[in-house]
Amino acid sequence: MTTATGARGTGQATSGRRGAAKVRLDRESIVAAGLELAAASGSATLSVRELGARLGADPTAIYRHFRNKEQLMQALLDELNARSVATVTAPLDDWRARIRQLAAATLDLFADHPAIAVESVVLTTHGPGELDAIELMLDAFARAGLSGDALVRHYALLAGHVLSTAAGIARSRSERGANEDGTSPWFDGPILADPRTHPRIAAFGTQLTELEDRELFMLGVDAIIQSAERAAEASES
Amino acid sequence: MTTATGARGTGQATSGRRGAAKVRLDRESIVAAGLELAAASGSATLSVRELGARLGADPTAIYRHFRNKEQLMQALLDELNARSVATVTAPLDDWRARIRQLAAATLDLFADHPAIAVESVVLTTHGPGELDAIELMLDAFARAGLSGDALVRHYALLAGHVLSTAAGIARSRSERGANEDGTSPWFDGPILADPRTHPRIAAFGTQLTELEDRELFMLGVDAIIQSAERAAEASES
DNA sequence: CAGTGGTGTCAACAGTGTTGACAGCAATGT
DNA sequence: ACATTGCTGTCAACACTGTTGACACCACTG
Repeated sequence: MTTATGARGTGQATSGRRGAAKVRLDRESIVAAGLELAAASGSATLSVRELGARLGADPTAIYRHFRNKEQLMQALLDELNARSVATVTAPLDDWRARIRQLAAATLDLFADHPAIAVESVVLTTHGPGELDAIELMLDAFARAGLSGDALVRHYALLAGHVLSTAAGIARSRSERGANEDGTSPWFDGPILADPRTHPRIAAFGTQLTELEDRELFMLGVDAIIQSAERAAEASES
Repeated sequence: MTTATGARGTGQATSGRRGAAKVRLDRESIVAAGLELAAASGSATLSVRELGARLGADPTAIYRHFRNKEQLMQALLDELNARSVATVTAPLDDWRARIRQLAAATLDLFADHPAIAVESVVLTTHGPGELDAIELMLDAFARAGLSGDALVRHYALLAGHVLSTAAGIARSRSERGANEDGTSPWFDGPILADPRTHPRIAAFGTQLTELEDRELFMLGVDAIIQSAERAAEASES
């Protein structure tokens, strides 16, 4: 196993004069490497040592640029948020399309970077990417005709659903793997239950296993959009 | 630190003849101890060594009764599901109340056992508790007048929301702590943004910080209930 | 040219889940 | 009643995790 030493005798790229060739790091390059690593190895966890090896530097050097692993994960997650916002192309007026685009992009990016997505359940990044995402959603619901409590509540509902559901899908796909066509089931195994005690499960069991996670995810988004529409109608009158 | 040794010289309860006093374990007692431990120390993680110490036995003895830690967590989570279902008292006809009771009980139990709740995002327990919970939800939506695809989809939406949102609340409360009255904010800090670039955040920032997690959780449940009502009306005509 | 702050390296610590060898107890078969 | 078999707790150890403190080097400042 040549696991940890790795960088030692390489002299890799940066003109190693007498063997060591210390690579120079900064937050940007670390974040970039973290995103690549999370995308490359579909693992649901990302270790500091792995990241150090990919950077060609000692793992602990990362702690010169991030206080914690948690802060590092925040930066990675915020970059994912920023990229999600960047994919939204629909005009400001079409608030429904903007919300759907943002949600879909978040799911795709999370599914491609499961190790980062997992952190999103609890983490608030406090970075610029998150701010842009919040602004986008608030603006969308404002253009939908909402205001005050109804607006912030619909935003919170949407944000919660998108982040936690996308994170869950990313995690379960990285452990169970997805189908070759990119789809993946929402339930993992067949559900076996005695029809005497669980008649409903017996009746609907097969339909449950046919549910597809992405479809269900977007269905939830649409449900929130429809709720916003109704709230807007109610406040208009 | 008398951390790991612990059980060594105790002679604790079971009439330790000459010092060792091997405690006899089974799945039931391990699950019971796991639930107590998760409730006692509000930590978001539960280690095998901690659990072994609480049982007064060697940590690795647990592996005689559960193949993995994952299987152990499944059993713990399934017990939580069973207890949630057991708290539902509303009559079968009042499907709305039954759904709300189940959701509220799940949130409370998850918040009290954060180390177990965290696992629920991905885990499907395949235990009797989970089956009962699924049966309850399917039955509720059937009595709401739904059938076929609409029924299973509303079930999936509800289950996803309840599990992932309750898990997220449990985790964030265990890290940031809740208020003394049991409530806790949905957003953690104040949101600072430049009004030029993020006008909506500047306008609604304070309202966002006033959102309460439990209220928002139940609001999501109600949104799904309302969606079910509308779907039922549409299919009736 | 001296000095100072920042940065990478290395060894080490305290944890984590998990496994294999060993020992003892309980129930089995005859 | 005895021998055997299998289950179960114990112990040491492995591979892995995040993180810290001492050290050395390098680039910049005065």
